Amino acid sequence: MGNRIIMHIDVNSAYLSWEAVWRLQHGGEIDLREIPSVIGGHEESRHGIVLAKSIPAKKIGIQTGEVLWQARSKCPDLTVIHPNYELYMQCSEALMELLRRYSPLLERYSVDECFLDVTGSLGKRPPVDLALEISRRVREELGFTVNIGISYNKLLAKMASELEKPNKVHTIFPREIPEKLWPLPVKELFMVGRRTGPKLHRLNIFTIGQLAKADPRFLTEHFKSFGKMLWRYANGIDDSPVNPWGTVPKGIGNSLTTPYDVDNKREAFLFLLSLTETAASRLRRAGLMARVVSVSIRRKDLSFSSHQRRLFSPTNITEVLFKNIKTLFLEFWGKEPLRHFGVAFSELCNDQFYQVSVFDEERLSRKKALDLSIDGIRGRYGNTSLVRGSFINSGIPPLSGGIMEDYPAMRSQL
DNA sequence: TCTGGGGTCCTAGGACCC
DNA sequence: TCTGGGGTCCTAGGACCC
Repeated sequence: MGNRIIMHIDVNSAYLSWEAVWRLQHGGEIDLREIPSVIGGHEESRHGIVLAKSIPAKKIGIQTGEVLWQARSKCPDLTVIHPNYELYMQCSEALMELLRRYSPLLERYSVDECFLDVTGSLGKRPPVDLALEISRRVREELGFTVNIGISYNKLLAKMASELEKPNKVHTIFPREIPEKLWPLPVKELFMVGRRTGPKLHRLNIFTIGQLAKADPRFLTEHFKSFGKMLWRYANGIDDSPVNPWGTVPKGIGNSLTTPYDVDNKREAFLFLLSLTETAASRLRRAGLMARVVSVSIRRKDLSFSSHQRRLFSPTNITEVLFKNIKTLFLEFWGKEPLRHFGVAFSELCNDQFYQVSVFDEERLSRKKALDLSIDGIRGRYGNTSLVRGSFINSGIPPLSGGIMEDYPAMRSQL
């Protein structure tokens, strides 16, 4: 029995690098990576946040998730590029394809991150050697740089890939934990986010090392099972395997920030319908049905609420799902202005094995057939080829959300 | 004039049953 | 004719990830 060798590969400033490479390849003179620049959404439709930033922009203090006008106030001549998700999907695909040549044990963690178990493909080569070769090939063949972290498990590999950016290869093997992992601020640890960091500080825990040496019972008292997990991560303990097969999604949803505040039922229903249409067709494409339907809203004041219900029987029929969405929405909306809508379907089950009750089988099968042919027409002739009458002249898109296409589920746990 | 959009997992508290 | 108690199911909310 030996240790496995796991790599975590992470594209540096992914959206921004991909955009930079594309522009250089299409006759652009400027490398976005070398100037203060960001990828940011459209401000006129209230999508104006920083999605990715160049290193010069980072040095000025611009942060991912920040609103664009704030970013501009830090840097008046900031270059802002709108996202091109189709391009990013293609770049991501190309990267994964290249990496799979080194090992079939590749787990896609997000659009720009993956884990690679190279235990079987290493031979006598030192892992760092192989990582440097992978890194060089990505740079030469695809034009962007990656960070690679190496260790015996996913958690340490991921922590190693964050040590120094960009275009670096680092290891955190168990013997290196005290030297490389423990001095880091505790907020750098995977799963320590903006709420947990300050909570740990109040308990006098400021570094990952202090967390590692804390009494796990003390952490359990304060954080329940989450505390135990934090303690394990701080000690570099993680035995989750690299999973190349992907997982069945637990829920499918779409959400949207509206270009303007919505305060009437008619428009609210149209936005909810357009979200339901996309989410429901993703459900059907995945061969799934949902037993739980949920609606969420964000108000003008940014407060957030959600409302959900278990259905009598699972379904993926747009009409049935939407009827429930409407009911749920009216049950908890108090007519206040809204800036964001979400629909989500969960407790999914396979549609092959589910038999509807004899009672409404015929009525439902007609609706099912209708959905199927609508999906077919939209698939062949484009999403705009078939539009519900209620959307015409409404100014509201008949389908919304699902911009990144269906994607292997991203998990917070490794 | 505020902060996108896609997920996962955990927990508290109420309803309900025995 | 009252306030015991355990288990399960359900929902809302909150934490985290990218």
